[in-house]
Amino acid sequence: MNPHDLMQTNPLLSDRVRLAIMALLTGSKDEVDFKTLLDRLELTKGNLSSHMRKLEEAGLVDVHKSFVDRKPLTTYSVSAKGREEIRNYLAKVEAVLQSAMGR
Amino acid sequence: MNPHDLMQTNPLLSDRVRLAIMALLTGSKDEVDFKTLLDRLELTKGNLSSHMRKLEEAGLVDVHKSFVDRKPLTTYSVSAKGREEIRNYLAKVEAVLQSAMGR
DNA sequence: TAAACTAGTTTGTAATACAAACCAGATTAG
DNA sequence: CTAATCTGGTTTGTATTACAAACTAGTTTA
Repeated sequence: MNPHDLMQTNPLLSDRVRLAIMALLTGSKDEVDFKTLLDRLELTKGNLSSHMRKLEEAGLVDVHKSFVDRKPLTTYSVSAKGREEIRNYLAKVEAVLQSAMGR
Repeated sequence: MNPHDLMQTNPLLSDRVRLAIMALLTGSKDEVDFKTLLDRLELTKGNLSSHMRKLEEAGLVDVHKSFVDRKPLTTYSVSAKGREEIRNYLAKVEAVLQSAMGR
């Protein structure tokens, strides 16, 4: 595996914040709401909001907006594409780095 | 393993270009020169130069400047710290993502 | 001796990450 | 009732970053 292969990975995933978001969503059976992401990842609301927007626009997450108890509730889940891309990202990083480190 | 753990990784390594650079250096027995990095990773000189500067300032790579055939030659190698941080980065990404994907 | 090449660095710009300020509505206090 | 506070976000401004174009210093070729 060639280091250059890393250049073909989705740049959105090579940000540790978004990678953490995707990991959290991937590991959750159910949808995850905004507040939960905020608390578990310790981000500011503005920062989380813009990361989620990018992931949504890239089709890596699905978004569901609703009202619960008259209050807005936004929940997220990984899309099929998101799952695929995360799997692919990990595979490439592992392959390249393990190969570099001599297994 | 908790997605939030990714937030403690070195942000310098969560850029795919620098990760590729570190992988290439880690996998090389000998020092690697500027031109080789340029060719193997297909970057522009300015871009590579500034990435290398950051890695150097962070102490992740060692730099050696000399003259060969009257021409400047800059070679790089991973530092002990760099090796350690790369290993740590991979370990965390693997742990978090594999845990999220259910092994 | 001028043009082109090598090996980079510096500088300007576009994109990105982030937090502060804002907004809409719901709840609580006076 | 209505003013302040809380909730659940989005928008906007700013600092940082990634990147390429232009530059520098010296070398080789024409």
